[in-house]
Amino acid sequence: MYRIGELAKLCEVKADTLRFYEKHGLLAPSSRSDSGYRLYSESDAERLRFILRAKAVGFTLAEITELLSIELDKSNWACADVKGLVDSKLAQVNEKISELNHFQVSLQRLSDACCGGPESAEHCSILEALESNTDNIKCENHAHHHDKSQYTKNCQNKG
Amino acid sequence: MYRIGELAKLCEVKADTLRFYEKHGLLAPSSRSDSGYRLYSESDAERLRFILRAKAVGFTLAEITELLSIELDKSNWACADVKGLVDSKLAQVNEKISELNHFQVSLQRLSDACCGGPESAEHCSILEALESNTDNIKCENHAHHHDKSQYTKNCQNKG
DNA sequence: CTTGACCTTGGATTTAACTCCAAGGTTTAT
DNA sequence: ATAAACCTTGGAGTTAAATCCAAGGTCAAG
Repeated sequence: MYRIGELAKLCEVKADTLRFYEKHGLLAPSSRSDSGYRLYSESDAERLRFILRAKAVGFTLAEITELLSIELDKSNWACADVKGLVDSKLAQVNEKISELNHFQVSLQRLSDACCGGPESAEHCSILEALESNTDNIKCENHAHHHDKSQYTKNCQNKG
Repeated sequence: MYRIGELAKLCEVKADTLRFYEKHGLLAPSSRSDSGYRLYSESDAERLRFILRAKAVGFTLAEITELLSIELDKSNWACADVKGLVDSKLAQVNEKISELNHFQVSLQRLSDACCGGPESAEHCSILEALESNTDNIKCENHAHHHDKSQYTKNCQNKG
């Protein structure tokens, strides 16, 4: 049997996290010592590892709660149910990735348009893009600068 | 001049959001009516659009606050400063994408290993993977099932 | 017998960006 | 003049997953 700090160290989480999981019904110690200390069995530890593996593939604690309830009553669930949870998570993840890819492309375009040099930001392409429109970015042309080529090598503009 | 509801509708945000932005120093109306109504100028509207564009490329409100302070004092900032913000955001976004790609791959592997059929989850590959280890997933072999091929077509296992 | 490490509980705080609410004042249209 | 639609303020609630705190009990070592 592990005390809370032992299990925490073993699984690289904080004791507070284990208490949090208990409060939220994910993992309760199977017993208590005479003085009230939580005592976790090896099977409690397995359950914790299940939780952590599910977290590691992106499930929220609410979703893990569902998975755990299936896990404890497997015979009354079908593969379709389990796969459904995974596929639904997969869809969420793909959607989030897609949003972030959108950000990524936009930010990269902004970054590429800016010389990133010591010039005043008065004509900064990034600020100008945010002032008017994120699409259709114009590259900088620091006319007062003596070495124009130095800081504009990233820009994809034509003309 | 726009009243709060007008500007909100114009920019497709809620009036509450505008009050929230004001409370957090992002956007204050340039005046008030005699009765205390907020009155936003065209330039306030432009500032709001700046905020919304920055949000659309992934910046947080805290980061947008920084961008706005640069925007209002451009000549005392360099392109390098602005590009620095963008590149730092880019790095964060890339990191998050990378984490989500990790989730994506793991979930896809789990999904592929599971037949997703009406069979009992007692031998579900997904649950088994979460019980032991996310890597090295074993596909299902529902020995009691009469049509083995029907639900195992997704599995990549060898042997 | 006391120090230090560990444990208990309940509850508060954190982060981000809103969103909602109540109680009341203003404007506009009929 | 009255109802509908709009506005004001201050403050509370939401979500997720912890994380931290205070006040106090327990246990092993020296």
